[in-house]
Amino acid sequence: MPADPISRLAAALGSSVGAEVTLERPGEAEYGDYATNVALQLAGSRRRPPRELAAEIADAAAGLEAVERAEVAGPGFVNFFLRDEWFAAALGEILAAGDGYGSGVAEPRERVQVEMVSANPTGPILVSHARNGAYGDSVARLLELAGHEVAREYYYNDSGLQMERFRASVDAVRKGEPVPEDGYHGDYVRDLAAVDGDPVPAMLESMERTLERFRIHFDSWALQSVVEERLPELLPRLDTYEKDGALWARSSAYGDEEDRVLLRSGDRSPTYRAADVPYLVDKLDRGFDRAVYVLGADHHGTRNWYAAVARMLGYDPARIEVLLYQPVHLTRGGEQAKMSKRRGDVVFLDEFLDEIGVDAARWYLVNRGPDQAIDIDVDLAAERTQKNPVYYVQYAHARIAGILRNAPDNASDNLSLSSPLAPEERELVKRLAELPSVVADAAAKRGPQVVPAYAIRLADDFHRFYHEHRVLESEQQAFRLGLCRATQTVIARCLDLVGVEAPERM
RNA sequence: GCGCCCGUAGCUCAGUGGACAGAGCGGCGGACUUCUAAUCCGCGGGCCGGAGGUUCGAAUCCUCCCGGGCGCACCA
Repeated sequence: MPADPISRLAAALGSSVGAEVTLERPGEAEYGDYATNVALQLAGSRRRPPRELAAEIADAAAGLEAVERAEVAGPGFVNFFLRDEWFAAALGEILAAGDGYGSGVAEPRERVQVEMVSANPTGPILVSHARNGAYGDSVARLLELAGHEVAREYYYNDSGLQMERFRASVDAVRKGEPVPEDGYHGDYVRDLAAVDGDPVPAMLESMERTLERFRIHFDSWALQSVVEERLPELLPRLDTYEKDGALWARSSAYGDEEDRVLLRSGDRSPTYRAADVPYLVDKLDRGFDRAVYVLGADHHGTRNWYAAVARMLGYDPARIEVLLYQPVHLTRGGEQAKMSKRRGDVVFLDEFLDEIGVDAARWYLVNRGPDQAIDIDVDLAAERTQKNPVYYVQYAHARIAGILRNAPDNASDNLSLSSPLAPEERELVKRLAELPSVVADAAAKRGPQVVPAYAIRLADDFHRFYHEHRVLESEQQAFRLGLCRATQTVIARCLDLVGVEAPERM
């Protein structure tokens, strides 16, 4: 038996029709509470006029307890009008589920590793890294809600050329020498130079602080130097060849666009790509069913490399998943933003957070689908006003908290109705009932952007309800209090999925 | 040249096979003695980049073209 009221209604209709019925919410009130186009879709294969099929579905639906009436409309839609009792029962179920409402029981339940951000410790976390983290972390939260076990990992290069340059830059400052042209410049290098010891751990600590501030917590940190230790033992298991003095992986034969160099000509040192091999093996050997890589779209050229490595080593490539996202551009009143005086056009996440706040930052960075480039007007995003959807949603939560604070302790929780439901109440219940399908869809398509979009619609429905109806000391106080509690829970859930706080007061 | 992403209202974007294409911002006008007015209500704006095709039906699927972004390292 499906867990939520809508899919149960759909299932009941489906069994009476002998086909899967999908319900949608029509845009117009005259088309009922829910509608289905199943008659149109079935008309072809069953060689029947769509309206005739629709009439049969409508007849069958009329026999269901929840359905007040069903109408055939247009070319063959069936519109369902539901009884108030269905709304009360649906709300009751949502309240009974409590904080667990929307959570799933994944089949099969997977152990998933989400590797994200993974910026090398040569400088502070940037806004571009923040999109990686905001997106990856929201996907991780969605997978957890769907019932999977998720671990977040940060991978970084602690050896190699870039790190040498970084250390050399800090050393140069300490000796009072000029920083090499190909080194790292900026105030943070001076700050690191002021303290003795290896600057890399200090840099990492600072980066972790920024990420924690951004509400991203990593379960583990993987070092390339450690990972690389297993490279010699794995190289013989790969499909490789020698060319121009270098060792190449024959990855093009395994679904990659091209072959990749593993050991450089000359000193035969491993490339960054080479370290991917032991790292991938490490991930899968640690018992993860699925390894998710979150990468900027500028890395899409290596998208198929990881799966190719898996194939080469005999692992199921379906266990490897690469998620790509488009870049972030900051503007200030339409102008290309140059927020950081220290490093030209790159923007430090900490400065960005100082300016617009963590809530707005997380919201804006997951508000768009990963395939969409993001333009953020920093001045606009910094405004704590109605222009900013994140506060609109938070305000709905805080408003509810206010009502619940004022509610009597002995308020009844009996949802039975004493008078017909108002349109705003019905709309709100239907919106709440959408949550399970919204989060399931978001998790399945790795598209957390549908969550804030849904949260806005929910806040919209709530604000309208609030404006039209009094909750406390109203004729239907119990039902309306229930509606408030359920709405608050669902808003809090949505905000949590995005990494935004749900305030009790604003 | 090849590959990936994008092109929808003045701006930022939803909508990826169905009923007249939606929202926010910006503009104008209304609503607080009442649980938070960071709210609500009303008024505009679009040959869905272009051309073909598939379908009963296309913003949505296919092909080509145009425009923008990003890749095509023994850098990460």
